[in-house]
Amino acid sequence: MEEVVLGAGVAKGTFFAHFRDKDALMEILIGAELDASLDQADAGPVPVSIPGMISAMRPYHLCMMQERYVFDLILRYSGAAASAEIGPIANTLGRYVYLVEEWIKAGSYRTDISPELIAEGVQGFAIQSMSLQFSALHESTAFEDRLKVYWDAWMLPQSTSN
Amino acid sequence: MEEVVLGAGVAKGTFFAHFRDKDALMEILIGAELDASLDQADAGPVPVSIPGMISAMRPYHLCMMQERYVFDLILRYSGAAASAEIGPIANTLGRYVYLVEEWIKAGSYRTDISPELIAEGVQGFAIQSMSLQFSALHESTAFEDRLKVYWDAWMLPQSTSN
DNA sequence: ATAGTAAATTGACCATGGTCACTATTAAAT
DNA sequence: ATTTAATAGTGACCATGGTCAATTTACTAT
Repeated sequence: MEEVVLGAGVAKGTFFAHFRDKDALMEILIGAELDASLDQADAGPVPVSIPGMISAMRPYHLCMMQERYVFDLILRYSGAAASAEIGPIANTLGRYVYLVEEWIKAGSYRTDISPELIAEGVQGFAIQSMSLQFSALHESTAFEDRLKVYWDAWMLPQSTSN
Repeated sequence: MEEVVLGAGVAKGTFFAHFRDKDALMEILIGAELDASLDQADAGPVPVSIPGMISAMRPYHLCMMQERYVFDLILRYSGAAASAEIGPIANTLGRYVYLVEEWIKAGSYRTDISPELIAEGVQGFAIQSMSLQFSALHESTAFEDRLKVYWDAWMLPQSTSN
């Protein structure tokens, strides 16, 4: 904070008159980064497979995992603090679900549940995979490998062979 | 911390000689609470349905959701900090997965993926549902209702009717 | 018993996020 | 132009988690 305030050439109190706290600024900065990553994913062609989705979302996922602090902050701000106020991070996570939902609709995945529900689960598994990534216990399995296992099991029609 | 140290009748430095930081103590206390809830779930009969699982896990889930701080701390400590050191919270979450895995094996659920994978997803959806519970946006849907939707879609064989 | 060593304890001190009574600036009303 | 009101800015100060050199205590070997 001291560095920020010094760089801005204002007093500490001035900062806190503009932002509720340190994390409120971080939310804006990180939210902007995440949004840019989503723009990228949105600009490309609609992925037609699960590996395609994983690739398309790679920048977004990497952004979320860039640092433990970032990931924790995203989790903390994933829901809107107050009903009226949807912050940048809650917003970008909402966009994520919406984008995936569109991808689901465009492809052929399981049809017994709604694309929206699938999309919510997709995000849930992404976050779960990241969480395991940060755990020293599970570092043997790479993030995207784990993600594929989860997404396959969640999104595809169940193979009736076994 | 001041109150804790005062209550213990020791100096501040003594505390930090025994615990890495404030959260390290909280992890032990919360981990113990969670473990007790799991013992409860483990002691009862094996649930034979998804609503049964939800009931059996209710104390555990309520414990996790008792306070925002508790939930955040659990997420932060869900993975072991160091490879060698599995903390009480990482341990209890591991137990959760193992217990659910046993329940899965005892019941009739989807068979195309391993019970362990199912169990991991079950925990993931529980955490996702809690996360949404803390969000002001989604308070209309109750935690356990949402959990049932997720768990149904995740654990059951897909209905081929539609 | 005494010296020597390892372990435990202490509390003054530090780092840093956050507050608030006061001051300075700007805008509006007369 | 001058008073008044509202807005913005300031920095000394606070709260609290955490550190560490110095000290005390406990244990061991002689």
